[in-house]
Amino acid sequence: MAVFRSVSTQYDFPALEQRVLAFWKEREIFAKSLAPRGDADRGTFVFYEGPPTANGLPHNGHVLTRVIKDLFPRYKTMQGFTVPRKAGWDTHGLPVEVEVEKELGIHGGEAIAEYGIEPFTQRCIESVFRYTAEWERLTERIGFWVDLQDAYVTFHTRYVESVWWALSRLFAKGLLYQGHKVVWWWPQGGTALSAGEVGQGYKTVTDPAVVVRFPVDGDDGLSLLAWTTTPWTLASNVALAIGEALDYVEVEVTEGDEAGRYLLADGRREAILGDRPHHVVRTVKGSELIGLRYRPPFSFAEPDGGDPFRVIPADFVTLDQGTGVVHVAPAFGEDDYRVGREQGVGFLQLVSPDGKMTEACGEFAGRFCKEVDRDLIRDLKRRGLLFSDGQVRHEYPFCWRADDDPLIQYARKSWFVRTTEKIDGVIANNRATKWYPGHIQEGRFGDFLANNVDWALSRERFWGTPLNIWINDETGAMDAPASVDEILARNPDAFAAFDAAREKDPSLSEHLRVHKPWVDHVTWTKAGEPGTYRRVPEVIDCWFDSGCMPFAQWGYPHADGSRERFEQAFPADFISEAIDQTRGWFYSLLAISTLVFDEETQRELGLGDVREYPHPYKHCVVLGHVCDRTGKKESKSKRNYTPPDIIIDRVTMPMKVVVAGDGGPLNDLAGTVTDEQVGLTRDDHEGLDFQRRGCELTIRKDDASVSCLEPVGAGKADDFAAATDDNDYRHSVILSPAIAGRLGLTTGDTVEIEDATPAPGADAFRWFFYVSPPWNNTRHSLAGVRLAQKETLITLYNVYSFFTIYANIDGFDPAALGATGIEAADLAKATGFRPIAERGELDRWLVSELELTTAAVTAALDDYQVHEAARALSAFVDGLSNWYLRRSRKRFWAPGEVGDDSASTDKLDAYWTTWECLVTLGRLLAPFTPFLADDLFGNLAVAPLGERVAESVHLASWPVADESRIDRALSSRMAAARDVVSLGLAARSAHRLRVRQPLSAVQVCFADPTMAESLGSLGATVAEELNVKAVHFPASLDECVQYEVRPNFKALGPKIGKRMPLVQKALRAADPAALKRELDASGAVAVAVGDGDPITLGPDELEVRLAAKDGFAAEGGRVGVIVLDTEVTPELEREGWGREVVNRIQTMRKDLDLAYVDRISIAIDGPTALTDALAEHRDAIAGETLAVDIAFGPAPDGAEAREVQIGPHTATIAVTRVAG
RNA sequence: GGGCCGAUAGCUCAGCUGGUUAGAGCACCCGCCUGAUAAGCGGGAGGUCGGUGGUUCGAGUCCACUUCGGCCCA
Repeated sequence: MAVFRSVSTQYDFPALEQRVLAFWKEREIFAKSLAPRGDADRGTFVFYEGPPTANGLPHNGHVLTRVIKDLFPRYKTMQGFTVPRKAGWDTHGLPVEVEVEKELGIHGGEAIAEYGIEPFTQRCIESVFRYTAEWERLTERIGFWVDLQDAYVTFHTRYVESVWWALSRLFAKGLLYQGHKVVWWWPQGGTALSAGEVGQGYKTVTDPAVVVRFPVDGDDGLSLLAWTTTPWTLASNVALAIGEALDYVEVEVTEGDEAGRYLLADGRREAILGDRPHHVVRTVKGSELIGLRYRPPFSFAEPDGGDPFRVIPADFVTLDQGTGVVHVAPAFGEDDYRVGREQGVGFLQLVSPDGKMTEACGEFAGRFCKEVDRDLIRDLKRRGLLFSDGQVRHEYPFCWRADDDPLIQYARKSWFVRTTEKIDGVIANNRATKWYPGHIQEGRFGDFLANNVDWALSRERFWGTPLNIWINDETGAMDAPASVDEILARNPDAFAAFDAAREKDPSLSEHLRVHKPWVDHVTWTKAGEPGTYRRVPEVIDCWFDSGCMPFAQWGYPHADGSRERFEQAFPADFISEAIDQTRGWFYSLLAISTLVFDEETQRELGLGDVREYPHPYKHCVVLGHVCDRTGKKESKSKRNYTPPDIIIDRVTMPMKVVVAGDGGPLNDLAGTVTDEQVGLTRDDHEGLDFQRRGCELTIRKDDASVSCLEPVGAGKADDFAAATDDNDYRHSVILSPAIAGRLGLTTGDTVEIEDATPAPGADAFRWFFYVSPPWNNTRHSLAGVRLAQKETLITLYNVYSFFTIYANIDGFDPAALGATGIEAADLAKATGFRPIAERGELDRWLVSELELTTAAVTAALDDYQVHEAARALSAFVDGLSNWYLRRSRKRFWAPGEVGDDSASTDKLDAYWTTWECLVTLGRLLAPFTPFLADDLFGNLAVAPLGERVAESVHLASWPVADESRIDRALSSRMAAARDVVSLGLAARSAHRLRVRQPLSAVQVCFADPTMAESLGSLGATVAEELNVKAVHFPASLDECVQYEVRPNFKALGPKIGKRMPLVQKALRAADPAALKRELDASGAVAVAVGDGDPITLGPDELEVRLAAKDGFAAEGGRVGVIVLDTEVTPELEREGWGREVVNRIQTMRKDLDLAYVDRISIAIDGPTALTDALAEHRDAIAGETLAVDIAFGPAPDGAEAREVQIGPHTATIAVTRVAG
């Protein structure tokens, strides 16, 4: 019975991953990993899950986020931390409402009110979890361990109450206030639109563009000129803005209707005055105009507050258009509002929310604002206030749903959080936070904080956390209860309306108690106070919801046990999201935490220890975007979107069918295909790699399918699309009539094609994201994932497979040999497990590399440098496979079996070393590739050792680097040996000396002379790799090596600075061979520098370089120079023939499909010069090829014979399998 | 218009606090090795490190300006 399950080299990673998923589920591994770890317990590592909106399907960017989020908790868990991972869902907000509006075919506040807020809200609740199943499937499939069962949900009562509590705290601190916010407003729908929606609705239209006179007070005949494309806002004008630094002129227009004196920017004079005859009266700086008073064009009403109708400075005035004097109507422009507030010019809003001019507007009252433009202009003209009348074509936003409805900028009453008052604290908090990459801190985020404006908190929407402010309808007093209980204390019947609704419809979600419209029925009175408290109508920005999650996820402070849980999980050690969250979640978390949890409050709340900055997160990894292979952001509308399933489960794609030769218009483009082929449009098919060599495809239609089809190129994708006027034909599949017939397909059908090669799988997808810095934008494609997989994961898998094959053959069983676990102490007493120091150099090297890798990976992960950790692992796997195992293969084939004690010490060393390294590597890889790691660990450690080890690698401990097993000198020696081998192979290549041809010797001359001695037994390795009989280290190779002695700039730079060029010059002038001799002999050289004192340079301050002189089979590199002895003696030549013959026989074995334990019998027929030579090496040949017998003579009957060329000789080799 | 990031070989990307021969993988070509490897090894070709100017003994790396992309915001 084999110890290890054999590992097939027919890779199917998705299948492996499904097995592991089933194992995790069955054994509840995730739940077990959350349990504190007894002795090894190192406390809690706090992770916050940023709640995704399950309002759309997850894409590749979410995969990146999830795999980064998963990595660190797994790592910390293995290190002995407890890492609770509570999932969460962001459920409120505009996207949800928009989705529901789309379903209902309605849009805007009024339409929603008409439909009914009650059913609308219920629809929102239903909509929120529409894609949850897909999200959960991806989350699980990609291996992101997070507690989905106990997720926090932002619309749940408990969560809402926590948010209320935070708002109530802010209210108590005076940090909530009501002001105005200018939004893009859709008057017909009675709704504000988000930036994204506005961006969708721009159209090019013609609008009036008028220049209006604003007569200056106290200077008859002088007017300021201002330009506007929205005449209807003139009625609400309160100020004129100028640029302080700009030049203005007073001009006199001498003729025509416009005769008079005007003030405008000098730079706009020509554009505005045109050819009107005029002269400049005077020139003034803008700053001199400040304070100038004027008469507004309309006086329907007095502005509220402030000191209106005067010239004020503003930073947004430019000379790009207009007059350089800007009409300011704070009610209808964001800049206007801001500058109006700053300058205290008052506020006037003569348009009501439905877009109609207000009652105050005389003859214009009740008409839609944009429709009164012409009449207003006529009125101005009549009153002599119109300077010029024109039109402009420009882009103007319209409602994206009702595209005849223009949007207007409109100031709405809005609630704000006074973040600016506490911004210093927020900035200090940010500075204490550790950001990855570092530039976010003072860059994108720091800049954002430095330009902070108060947080516009309220939304005039329906599906959100209701703002918990109740206002007394008589006194105006405000009250902000922090929970349902606090409301009930004010009025026990407060929720009567909801309770009644629920009685009528028991399916009504209990959580709607704290939502619109029911919460709007909640009122109370207070004893001794007139009036009734009624809630304000608004809901809040859903970013405030998610920013409350550090405490709201536990229902803090109301829920039972929430204080303890919050106490334990505040602040977070680690969070991670994509860069677009800078102004989103990263900000809302930081701002809310800073404002709510100031020191005084923390003390008041009785938090055990006061949490200093940073809170609520210490380390924040900011992820880049996942783009397509051309660097464009993936989006469905651009058709450059690859669903994650293509990577993790099945490489499949829907395509349009074109039947070859059906006489249709596409035939010329399609060409012809055989019944074994499919044609594909020449396109890269969203990064799918159907073009690669040996690719086989399957066509599927319902239950029928045709497999083993070879893809061939057809016409260009664009041509297909153009010929059919159908973009779907970009991805066309051309089928032969026979295949199309078999599947019942005709041109124009859509069919699934699938790659016969299994998809890369979740581990590969994860690994792909780990190997490059996650904060860079990543270009993602199937080919890219396959490449990353091949480089490391497949290499490792092959090592793993090799090991299990031979370990099973030899009966290597760690448990039977006495291992009691996987740590060094558990292995020390096992049979054949020798101390590392006693093993051969190759084993010591591998173990040393393993320890170095362990240290490197640990250090990199501690610093959140995922890619560095992944690269260290990649390098180790490469060394393990391509050096250690390649060099060790023969040790595994050596005679003797572990089970019957006949194995050699060396063979056992190879097994123990490989086994231990693989098991440790499995642990190191566990956070990265949790599936493969667990499969490997389960097979290599758990299968033999059973309960003596953790049942899953994710419950095992993280390896700790053992410094005593690190041998840095050996590492550098091995590196030097590998360099020497490279040079030797380069020399062979350059001189056409094939490696099969043995040579007598190689001379090696190191740049560092001490290396020659320390290379030690590695000389044998070099000899074997280079196929030479001897390696010599001559003290000097002057005849074929030239030296260069140069300064070690890094060491010398700080010491001599500006004198560097002098030293360089002096060294160049000297004889390098002499310098080297002096350096070797005395350990230092003195160089004369100009007229100053000579400078003495030690070996560390100089660098000796060697180069090969021409005319030798020599190669040089940093390590030194090697020279091959190229003479091929007759003996060497004959030995070479032997190796040639082995090569031919092995090829024949392969061609004959012989099993690799099959014995053979060989007959070689050729000239005696050859056969005599081969006879000398008969044993070597037989050993290598598993031949029981080598005969020289003609091939026996029935043998597979082949004519071959061996050196100058032609021979016939016959191979026969020997039965038994 | 403001802010941030990026630009390095045909492609995808490394390059730590400045150190003088700028690296890797893929693809390509040549050669080799091979009974773990949809492999491996060696070599070759391919780079004025987006441009200009500056700081420095020394710049892919620091500074300024600039061009082109990307993202965020207005």
